[in-house]
This record gives sequence, C-alpha cells and structure tokens, in this order.
Amino acid sequence: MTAPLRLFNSLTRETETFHPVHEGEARVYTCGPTVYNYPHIGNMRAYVFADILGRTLSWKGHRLTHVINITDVGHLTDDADAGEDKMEKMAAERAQSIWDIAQHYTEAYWADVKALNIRQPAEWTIATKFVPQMIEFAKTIADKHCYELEGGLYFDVATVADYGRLARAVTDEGANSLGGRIEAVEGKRNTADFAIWRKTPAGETRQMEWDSPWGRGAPGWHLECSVMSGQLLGFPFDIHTGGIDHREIHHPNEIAQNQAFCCTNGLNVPANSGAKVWMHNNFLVERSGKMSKSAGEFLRLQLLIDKGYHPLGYRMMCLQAHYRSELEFSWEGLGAALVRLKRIVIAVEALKARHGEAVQVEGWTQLRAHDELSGMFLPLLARFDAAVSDDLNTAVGLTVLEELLALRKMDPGEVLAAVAAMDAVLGLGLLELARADLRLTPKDAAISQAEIDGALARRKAARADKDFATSDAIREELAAMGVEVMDGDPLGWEWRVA
RNA sequence: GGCCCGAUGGCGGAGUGGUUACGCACCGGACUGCAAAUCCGUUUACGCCGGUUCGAUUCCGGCUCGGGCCUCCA
Repeated sequence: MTAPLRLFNSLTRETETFHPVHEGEARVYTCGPTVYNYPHIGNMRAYVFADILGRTLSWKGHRLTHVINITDVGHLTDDADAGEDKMEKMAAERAQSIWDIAQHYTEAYWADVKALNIRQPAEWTIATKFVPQMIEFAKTIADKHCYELEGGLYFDVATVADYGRLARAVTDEGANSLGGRIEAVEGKRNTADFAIWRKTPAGETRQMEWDSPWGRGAPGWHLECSVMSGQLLGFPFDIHTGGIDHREIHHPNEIAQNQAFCCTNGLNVPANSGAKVWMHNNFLVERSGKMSKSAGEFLRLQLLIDKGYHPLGYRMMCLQAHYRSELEFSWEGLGAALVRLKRIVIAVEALKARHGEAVQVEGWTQLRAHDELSGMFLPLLARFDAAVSDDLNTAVGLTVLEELLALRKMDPGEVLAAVAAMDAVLGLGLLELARADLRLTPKDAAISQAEIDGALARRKAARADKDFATSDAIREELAAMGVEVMDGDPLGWEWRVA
C-alpha cells in the first residue's frame, strides 16, 4: 500500500528507489547560503525543496538527520587567485567586521527559513567553526591529490577517477568541458583544478585567516562541504542537496575531494562520492532576466511581505511546481498561489469549527496502521503518498489534498487527521493558520486599522438605515485605499494586494 | 567553441501511448440591497515537419525558438 520512495539522482540522471545507508535512517546534507548578503526568494526555493525532502523522508518513516551549512568564509567572487572572498569584500564595503556581517545575514536567512515553515535541521554547520577539521582533511589528501602553488594548495582533478561525471562534463573525446574558459592560474596542472587552501598574499592581512601547513590563509569553498558533511553524517551518507548550479562545479569538486579522502582512508564508499544520492533543485526565474541581487528590485521574502503577500503564499507557489522544473516568478503567480492557500485555509477552518477539538498529527506510518479511518481516507492518503513518493511530486499531492477537502458529510475529525498528515509533508501550517493571518498589512498602506474600523462602522449604520448611497460611497472610498469590503464574509474586509 | 535543458489552454503548472491533472483568471449559477468574499458548475492546450504505431501531446529523428552552465550564484 505504501509506495517506495523514488528520487531523481543527478549522479545517474535517473529516478532511483531510495535505500538508506543505515536502516531506518536518512542522513541529508544541504548546501546552505553564503552569508554575505540577504537571500532572495530564488535562493529560498532550495531550502523549501530540502525541507520537502526532509519532511517526506520523515513521512516515510525514516529517522532524519538533516544538516545545513552556513558558508561564512572562502566563497570567492571569482576564480582562485584573482577572486576576492565574498565575505571580505562585503565587510570592506560596509566598513564592518566580517564577523558582524556573517551574523547579520545568517539571522536574516534564519528569519526567512522560519517564515517559510522550513523545519529546523538537526544542525546548522558554520564553516568557520570547522577550520581545524578542514586542515586535517586537507592534510590527509595533500600528498596524493594536491600540489602547492604560490596561491595555495590545489587539488589535482586528474588524480581521481571520473572527475566531473556529475556534471556530465566529459565529452566523447575525453576532453573535459569544465574549466574551459577559466583564466589559467599559473602552474595549474589541469584547468579544472581548484584551491583547497588559499594563502593570504604576502604583506596582506585578512580578517579571517588561519595558520596551516600551507601558510596562513583560508580554506577553499569546496573543502567546507566535504568536511562538514563527512564529519556530521559520516561517509557514505544518503543524500546531498543543492541548487542546480552546484551540479557543475561545486559538487563535482566536492565529490573529487570525497573520493580522494575515502580512498586514502580505505573507506568503502558506494560510487565513491560521499553521498549516494545527489539532488538538485531548479531555479526560480523571472522573465525580466536572471534573478539577481545586484539588479533592480531585490526579491527578498521581506519585500513580498511588505507588499502584503504572506510568505506561505510563496511556499505554496513552490509546491505547485516540481522542484526539478524551472519556476516562473510573477506577482500574478504569487497572488494566485496565495488565493489557493487562502481557500484551503478556509476549508480547514470550517472543519475545525465543526470538529471543535485539537487534532493529533501523525505520520503516514502511524496513520496507515489505523483501521478506524473510513474507507474514503486511506485511498486518498495512499494517492498522496504515491505522489510525494514519486520524486516529491507536491503539485499532485496538493490536488489530492483539495479533493480531500471537497469531500462532503465526512467526519470532520477524520478529515482533519488526514489534512494534518498531508500537511506534515507540505508544511503549509494548515492546522495552525487562520485566514486572518493571511491578511498582511502592506507597508505602504494609506489607511490605518482604526480608520478602517471607523469607516466600516459608519457603513454598517448606513446599511441599517437602507441608505445605500452612503454605504456604497464608503465602500468606494475604502476600495480606493486598497481595502476590499466583504459583507457576507466573517473576515469583513481584506487588503486588495496587487 | 563545448556541455546540458526546455517548448502544454489567457497565466502558472502536473502528467500520460488511447479515457486530455490541478490552481489562478474568465464565464454561468447560488448567496447579496447591489457588489465583494465564499460555495457550486463550466470553456480553452499539448512549437513545427517527418517516422514508428490500429492510435502520439506522450516514443524516435530533424527543424525552429527559448533558456542554463563552462567565472560567483539556490
């Protein structure tokens, strides 16, 4: 009855049945943000995706250990020597301590995580807290796989088998398409070789630097993830996630490091890649151009909130599409998703009103064992299970949820139990969310709550007197201020978000 | 130059060798003083040209268009 969990593995480019490394468990590592600026909503799609993956693994009965890293060092703006560290660059621009910058943007990221109902992982790994381990890791692989140049310690990609296979980068002729246009760093053996450790140039001092056998400096970006994932989850672990852009460079490099490390240590690693399954979410795109932090309106989650769109509307928007498809962002699309969410919340609220008591939230594993659930629910839950088990098809899962809510004359407690179960995967907070919560006041609202209340009271009096000319005039005034009056609705009025 | 994707109704977006999700919008109905909100119902599609097939939106080939990556990026 329960469907096997099938996930698309970027390594094989095929959908595979998930078999955990450790029976009953699931260990997942997610490439997190580099905290040199605010995340935009496109960045956040990766964490909504990772969250859905984690929730699905829990739903399927696996004990989940999820780790998300915070990159606060080592991320270059450019290739190796030429590039500046993003963190150092931002700190210099803002004339602030690099540590303060990291702190500030980490907290901003966490605020978005919370607003999007993304569950807390078992651990947030902060890169700068793992530098000694990174040095140890580098020492382990240095002899066989690395070489030293003026700029630091470099990884020789020719020393591992099959470099770049994740990226499908090797052509029939055997040439590697990665690194083709990279400005060659003097002395690099292969164009795709990358820095494991970057030395601070002579005469310079950086805010973030550490001593190492290869001189004072900072770890390379790719090293962080290999070290933190291996350290906390152990090689091999189950699933490594990230944005699709990481499929080409970052993750192949990470895999190369993992291969080097595991071979050196004699570990038997399936596919020698560190993780068995590598999963990548596609981008959120904007037809006006590439979603960018530098150009035009910065699409932060806070901007959506300021405009009166509840952040869970954005989560809904993500859930309507498959994580491996590009998703088009538009304000209209966001509005549509929010309307959909609102209608679901209304239906759930009505059920709660009929039921009158709290509902126990249970996983699929427990629910399946219930025999008292009416015949209608198990088939629906099974279809929901089949949808999310099919490479996380939340788009179809949502339609099953809506079918459930459209059922009439069923026991509200049972429907709510089924809703709770589905929402354990979808994470829309349907049992807690009230419709009124979705009515966010836009930042530029031209009218205050008190003024709205006053106008509505006057309008009510006019209607009682059957003075419809006055009541309609008040309604129009409110409409001009962005307030939509809804007489036949318990909420009474709503912001017209547009 | 190299590698890799995509093309579905007004918009977004699933999926499938034959019965053509779903959401939003539109339209019709209920409700309303009238609206709005809500609820019910409903219309519209698979880029082009070949091939395979009893039958293709779905498989294969070509074409056109669009996008991504090869520098940092979720």
